[in-house]
Amino acid sequence: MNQVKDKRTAILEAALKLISENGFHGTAMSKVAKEAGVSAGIIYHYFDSKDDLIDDLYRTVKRKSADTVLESYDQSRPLRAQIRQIWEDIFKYCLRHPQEVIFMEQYSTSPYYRTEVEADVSQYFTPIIACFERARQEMIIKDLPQSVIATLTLNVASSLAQKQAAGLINLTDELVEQIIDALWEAIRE
Amino acid sequence: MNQVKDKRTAILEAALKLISENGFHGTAMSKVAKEAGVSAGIIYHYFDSKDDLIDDLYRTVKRKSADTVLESYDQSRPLRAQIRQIWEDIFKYCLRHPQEVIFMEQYSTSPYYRTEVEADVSQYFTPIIACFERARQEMIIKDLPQSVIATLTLNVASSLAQKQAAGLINLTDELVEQIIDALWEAIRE
DNA sequence: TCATATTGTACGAACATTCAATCAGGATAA
DNA sequence: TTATCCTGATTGAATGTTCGTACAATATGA
Repeated sequence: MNQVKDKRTAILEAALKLISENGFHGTAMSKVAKEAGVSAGIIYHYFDSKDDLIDDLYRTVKRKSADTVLESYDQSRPLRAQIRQIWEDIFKYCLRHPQEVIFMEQYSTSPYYRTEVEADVSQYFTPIIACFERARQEMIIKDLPQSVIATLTLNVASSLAQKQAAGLINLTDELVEQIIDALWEAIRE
Repeated sequence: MNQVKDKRTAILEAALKLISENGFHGTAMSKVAKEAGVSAGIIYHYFDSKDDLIDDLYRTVKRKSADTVLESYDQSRPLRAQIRQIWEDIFKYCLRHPQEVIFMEQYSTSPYYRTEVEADVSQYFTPIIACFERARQEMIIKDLPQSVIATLTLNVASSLAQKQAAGLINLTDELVEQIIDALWEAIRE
């Protein structure tokens, strides 16, 4: 029960750490087991295969990130404020969770990526998408495809977070504000 | 002489194709050899190791992309026009070279990535960086760090190109124009 | 006592790399 | 021209290692 959940979680956390540091190729199942403090065989009790583990990890990370970002989402505020809040939360999340960001980026540019899985996880972000859709209909923002808007939010944030993690940039709160201002200028009607 | 260059090039091209399709992990040296129409051993005549081959490929791809983008770069035009031209060329390059884009993205989010290599290849883009720097000094664009500007150009373009390659979006010339307009609004002072 | 959790070893496949052997073709000498 | 030699190019099989996964054996706890 609890131990079960804990061991499974430990495996996922170990995989996240190692993959974000060493990539898929550099992360052997035996190393995941060692990092998680379990035996090699037990992983196959909880997951069908390495692929299955990685898929599960992707779904888990995506869900958690969506939950975190949606935590402070308040639909009653003006749309412009909602959008800025979402961006702020996404930036904050990405900067605080470099491992997750690096892993998601690796996953989505790797052959593990399957549109089927992506279709599932993108549902976690439905409220966010709906928010931008409303803004679009009310002509507060430009009439651009959803995926372009998404690129200007998720991809920009995660790219910058990666650069931050690599020490190529110092993203202060003030700079993040400036970037959000700039992005807003990009999409406002 | 020519045959040497050709075989080396064939190996690099085969590696690019296979890695962009199957990732680093899914690309065995023997498969690269087969795809290139050479024997397995010969790769080690031209490259020290798989890592060396991949590093070389990254440098080569980056250089070619920089050359292509800089081809139509005209320093005599107004800065605003220069920037828009650069963006247009980057988008055009990314859309026409999905394999290269996918590979570069994979590389820079993988453990192969080394700041040392990146420092080298970023020099290919010196004229572009200088252009944005001039625009910044003349207060035509906002006073944002170079890496933020770069994210809004290179990363946005390559993210969108990847989505296009995955069939998640249809980037028409018109839409690209709209996106460039939006990006300009983001960075203009 | 039974089902589930867990271990650690073992197997077979895949892989990067090595290397002895062969080849190609240009230079040299007769 | 022809024969010989030499050097770098090329081959493909062999090697040692790593890795994903399976499994028989054992522990746990209800």
